[in-house]
Amino acid sequence: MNIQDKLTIAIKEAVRKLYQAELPTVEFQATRKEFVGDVTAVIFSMLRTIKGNPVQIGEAIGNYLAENVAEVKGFNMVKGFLNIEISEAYYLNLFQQINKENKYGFVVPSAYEKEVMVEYSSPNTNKPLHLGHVRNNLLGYSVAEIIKASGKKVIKTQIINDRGIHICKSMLAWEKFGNGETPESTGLKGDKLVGNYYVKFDQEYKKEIAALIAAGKTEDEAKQEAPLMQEAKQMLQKWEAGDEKVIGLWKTMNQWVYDGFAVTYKAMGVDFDALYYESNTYLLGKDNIEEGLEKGVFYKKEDGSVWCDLSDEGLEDKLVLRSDGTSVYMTQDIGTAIQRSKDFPKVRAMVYTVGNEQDYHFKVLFLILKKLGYDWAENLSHLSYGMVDLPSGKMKSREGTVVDADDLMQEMTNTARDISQDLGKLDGYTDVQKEEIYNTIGLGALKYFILKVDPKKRILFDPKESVDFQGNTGPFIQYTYARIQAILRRFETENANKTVSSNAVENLHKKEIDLIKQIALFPEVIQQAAKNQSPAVIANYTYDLVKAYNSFFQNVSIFGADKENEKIFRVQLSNVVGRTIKNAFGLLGIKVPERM
RNA sequence: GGGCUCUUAGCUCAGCUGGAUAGAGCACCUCCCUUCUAAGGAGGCGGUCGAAGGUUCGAAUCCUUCAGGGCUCACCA
Repeated sequence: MNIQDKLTIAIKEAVRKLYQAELPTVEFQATRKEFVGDVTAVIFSMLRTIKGNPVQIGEAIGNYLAENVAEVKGFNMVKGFLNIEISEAYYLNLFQQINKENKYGFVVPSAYEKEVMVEYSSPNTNKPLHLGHVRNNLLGYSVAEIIKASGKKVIKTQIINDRGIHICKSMLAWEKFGNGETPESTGLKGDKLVGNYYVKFDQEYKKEIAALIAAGKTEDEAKQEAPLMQEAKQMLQKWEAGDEKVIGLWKTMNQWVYDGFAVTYKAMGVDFDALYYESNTYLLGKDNIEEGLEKGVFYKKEDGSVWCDLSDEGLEDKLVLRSDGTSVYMTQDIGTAIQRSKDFPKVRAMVYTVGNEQDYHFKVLFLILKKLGYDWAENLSHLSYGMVDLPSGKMKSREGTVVDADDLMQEMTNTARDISQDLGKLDGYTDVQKEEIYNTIGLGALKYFILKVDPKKRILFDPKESVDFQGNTGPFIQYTYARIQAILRRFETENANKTVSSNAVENLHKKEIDLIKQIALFPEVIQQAAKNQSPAVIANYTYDLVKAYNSFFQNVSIFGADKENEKIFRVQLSNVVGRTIKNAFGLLGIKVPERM
């Protein structure tokens, strides 16, 4: 039991005995630096239950704690705040415990635990991944890892949008404007090659539109009637009819894209446990609509279209099936969610990592699934994130202002290399070792930069200046980790099994106790990050920890002349902090270097 | 127009279910490399928490209104 729970019980007990009242909860906070004490109980909040002078109440409770709780060394009252001092021995014990645990704070999922499905990435297969996908992937992967660490089994998934008019555009352009290029013949990554033809389609399409407008058509007419668009639509129909030639080309080009994506995912360090393809799921959902009609969740209009009545929720009714009987986006999503719950019967919660432009869509989707009566529908959540803006404005693939994911990662590695070489670090390592470290640093900078920000806020990403290696950045934390490893290489073997002698305990002072408290907080931080579905919680915690560690290490001498105990304590502290950094960064998908 | 969301230091961001004098980094100014690696540490400067009301012992945090930015309200995906 942690000290806070213990104090809660004791305080409730005290109030029962002293005031014959039952406190619902006790509020705690860390004691401010300028006061003596470790944890502070807020007496103000008890005044709703107990009437009286807060200072007198606090004194009475404080006395009770000092007499009845072994860990309580003393207390003081300031206004309505009861500052409680905890004994040094308690913290040293706690520290020794943490020191023994390799994955302190990680909860191992039990066999009975419900599983969580986390969906992220879900790209279209007609163009390469860009900066927006990077944020999606990093967030999704990290949240999946955090939920896993919080004690639930997680299945990472994505739905690959491998069919539709956009794919046909790339295919058509490849046929009409290409010369049978392949990734092998051009040396291009498959997704890049296919993406180039998507751009090519758009260019030619625009020319046709311009010509039609010049010939007197309106813009809407021109867009509809352009021969290329007509052809693309025909191609889509052939695809749906199972035309062998079209399907053959589709398979070939999609495979090129998958090969390209695999490279990008590997570089990003993300992975998946289960894949869904839209080409297999786009017809799902119709049966569920039928079911919903029977249950009275949906209703049919005269023209045959099917709708969901959401007026109870104050929303507009939502179309779930067109009058011609074909499905819409919503239909597919309903069907896919239900299919997943059947494929993975233990899954009782799903997280969808999708940009905030789809907030409304998911709100409605979740409502509909609840109305259909699925018990797991209560546990669906939309991990919604803001856009990534560039200084030049929005990213537009057609205007060539997108930041390509592969290029970006390469650029980050290059920057890391330049800075490292300027600083003259890493002399004496092989080129292969160096490149690996540059990659670790560059990617660490990128990932941390994106993940430290609250997901729902939009990010302004400046490719030139975003890579800071100082302050609240990935490399700064990595650097501290690398330094810790140097300490451990040098001192660990001789000190690993020693313990700080008990008479040194009373030398522990506020600063090192603060640091121990900070480390001890990690389990709570994981739980909170899982609850908020926000890697930013982990990132900012890690930064605070590193700052506290650095400050402590450079400025504090705990044991004075007692060099032996000093060394043991420092080595063990380094060990614990290093492990915490590594574990925390693991949750963010960031690698940590042994040296840099 | 309706709904959702964001606005905290010159810039980029923290700030947990309301708590004590609102915190970091960058930038600018001082100091500190014989202990692990200066990609570091110590300190200074910098704020009417978008505005105005309200709720209460107490508000950056909750409620209302307003201003500004973003997203969204398709028989598109």
